[in-house]
Amino acid sequence: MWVDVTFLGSLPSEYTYRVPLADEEKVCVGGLVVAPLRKRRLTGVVTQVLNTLPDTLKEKALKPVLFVPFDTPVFSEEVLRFYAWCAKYYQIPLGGILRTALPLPHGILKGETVLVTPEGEKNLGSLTPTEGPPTAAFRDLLKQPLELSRLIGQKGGWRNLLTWTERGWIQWNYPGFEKRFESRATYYSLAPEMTEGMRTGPKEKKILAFVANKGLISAPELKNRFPRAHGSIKRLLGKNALRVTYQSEPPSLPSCFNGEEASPVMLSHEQEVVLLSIKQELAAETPRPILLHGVTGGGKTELYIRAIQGATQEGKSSLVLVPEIVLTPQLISRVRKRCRIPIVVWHSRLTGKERWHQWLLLHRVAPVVVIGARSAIFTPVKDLGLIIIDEEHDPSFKQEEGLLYNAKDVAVVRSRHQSCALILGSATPSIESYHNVKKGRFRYSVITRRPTGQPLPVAEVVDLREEGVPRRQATQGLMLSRPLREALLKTHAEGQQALLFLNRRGYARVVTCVQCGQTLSCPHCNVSLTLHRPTRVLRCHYCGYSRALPETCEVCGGTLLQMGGGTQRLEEEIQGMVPGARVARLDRDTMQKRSEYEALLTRLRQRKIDILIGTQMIVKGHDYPGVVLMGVVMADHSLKFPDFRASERTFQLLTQASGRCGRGNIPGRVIIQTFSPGHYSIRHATHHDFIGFYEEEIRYRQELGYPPFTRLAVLRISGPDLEIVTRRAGDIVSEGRHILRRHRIPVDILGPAPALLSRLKNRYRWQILLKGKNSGDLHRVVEAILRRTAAKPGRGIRIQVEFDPIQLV
DNA sequence: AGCCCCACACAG
DNA sequence: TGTGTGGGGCTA
Repeated sequence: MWVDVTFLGSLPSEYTYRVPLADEEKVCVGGLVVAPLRKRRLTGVVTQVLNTLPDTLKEKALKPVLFVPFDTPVFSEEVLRFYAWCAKYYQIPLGGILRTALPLPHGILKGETVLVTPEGEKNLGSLTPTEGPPTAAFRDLLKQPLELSRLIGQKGGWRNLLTWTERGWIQWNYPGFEKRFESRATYYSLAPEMTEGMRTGPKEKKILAFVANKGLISAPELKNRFPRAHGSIKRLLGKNALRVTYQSEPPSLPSCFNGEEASPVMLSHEQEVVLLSIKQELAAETPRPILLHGVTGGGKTELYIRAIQGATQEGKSSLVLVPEIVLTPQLISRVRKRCRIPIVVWHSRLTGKERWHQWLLLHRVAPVVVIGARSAIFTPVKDLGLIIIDEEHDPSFKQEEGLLYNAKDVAVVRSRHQSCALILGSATPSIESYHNVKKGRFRYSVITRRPTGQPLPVAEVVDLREEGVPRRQATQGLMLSRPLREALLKTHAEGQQALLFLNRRGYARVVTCVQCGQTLSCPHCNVSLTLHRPTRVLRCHYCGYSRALPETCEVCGGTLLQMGGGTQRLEEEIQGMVPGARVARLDRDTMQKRSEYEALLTRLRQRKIDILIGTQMIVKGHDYPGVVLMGVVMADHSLKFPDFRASERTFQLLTQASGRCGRGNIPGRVIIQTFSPGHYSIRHATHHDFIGFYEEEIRYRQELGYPPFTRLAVLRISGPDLEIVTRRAGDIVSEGRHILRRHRIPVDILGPAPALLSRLKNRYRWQILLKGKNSGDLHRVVEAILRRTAAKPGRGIRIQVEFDPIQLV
């Protein structure tokens, strides 16, 4: 018997191993194995069990499986098929997905031992020198678990060990697995050997009396009663007065329903209608994805909860994705109040131990609701009834490094694979999703009014070309126009809270010399350095390089001008302008930890903050009931981004921003500062007019041949030598064009061109854009190109492919 | 001639 | 991702 194994990690392919007779009963598709690769031992997942060996493989070339931790699968075949689909589509290693889905604790293979079986005792003992172990070290194997590395290092040692494994003479042991999967608790009791006459100290006597009284006591409990008795307990164990027993525990459910079922909210008529369609899809054999287009404050979360309850009633699990990790706690607490179902939390900021705990819960308990960020889309949930993508338009569902996938698109695929309902919720749906509605692929549900009846604020647009902040002044001094300044002062005077949104962190984005025009830039990347205050440190936001701000220009000695104000500068300006106001800042620089974010929101709710400045983090998801003024300091930042999605992004940010205020009793006021007040994304955003925006945007997309009318893929070629990179990129393009001609594939190849970030971390970057009518064509071309060219990349060259890119950087 | 280091191929 | 290999360059 043989197995195909995919190792957890980024190895590119599957490997075939022979299964020793003794393990044949245990191996199964989706199960774990430990197998050798070169001289390493790695954990992998069985993707196939083979009863005949394919001709391409020679029996002699195969190594044996070393260890099979469990005889049950950790991944169902259904889930494995879904992973395999994703790996193929995105051209990413399956092992990478498996590792995200099964976060085995670091060092699971530690404590490895090799034992000699009785069979081995016989045979290894009687070996003649020619066929047997060549050195004395091998004979030690007969007696004890031994230092493997030494043995493996010896000539022929590794080969022998593998042979003996197959013959069943030795046995590999990895105690890590059992310990980790069996969550065991330590208990103490009196040992039968304990006698009255045993000599014990006073403290030890007390402990013994306590244990005797309890009969059986758990380790934490005993520790709780005798906090500093670690030494005494150890001594009692040594004297055989106490005995340790282990009992397997049911998994603890730390994030369960907490009992205080909040009174269910009355649904508005619109919500009732939406709920009905959700229920229809939950019951459907092959459900259709629902695009839930609901205004900010329209009560989407309430519908999510009803949907989760619906799935739970059917005994099915749910999977909820939010765009930011910081948004998980508030959703968890709402679900916890309303749903009698264990909650599994899943995102990249969990510690190894936490993630492992969540995985165990997932593995043992059903149904559950998984709440997490984008990587949660790969959690191996069985019996999945429902997936919810909250704020589906949000670009952070797209992973931009490592495994390049889009969790939203993956969700659509997963819902098809597992025939479950899918809700994509947003106040500002993505162009692609709404287009899918128009094409009949998605079902459309809409909430146009807030259940509270609170009207959406109409945004006021301040034209910065007229309103007193000339560009030069904006770079040197004021970032706020007169109307926004006045509104801010008025709000503060009335004791109300205000929010200011500025999508740029740091103090100044660019530092330029007035005299020679030199910009201070990163020595490793082709980007300008951002100035941070009060440390006066210049930092590269891409590679982390930092240096001190020089007094004058290092080239000509001229004066340095700090341009492109960020959140830090804005904070400074406001402190000078609204004396006495309590100002706080929310961006990646101030929010290093989860707890800091929570603390800040609490302070805001308690009205200990008057003015909150933030990057796009403040635009996402959260309700700020006390906020009556939202100022968008610079709407043009996202608009000027050289990307075909710039308008869409701007519309989303502005609409989301203006939805953030006026949820309390006082109607909100929204002020948007911009140099391009006539732009359609700004015009439509002021009225929350998604459909209007869509109609205009979709025309541009069609004219220019962008998604959703085409599919895109990017090939990125990078390397330390500009000339080689350039030449290679050129070669790939001609190779690609050749393939297109020969196979008559209707795909356009654009480029090569230097990437937007033409140098990053000392690597030059060029890119090639491929546009096709459908993803099948794109895949054919990309696979053909990679097959031919990736085989001979050249000095230090890396070729990366990204499907459905969001940002072309 | 010998040795070391780096880059690259590839593992079953 | 780590390990073995092979070639190039440098030293003895």
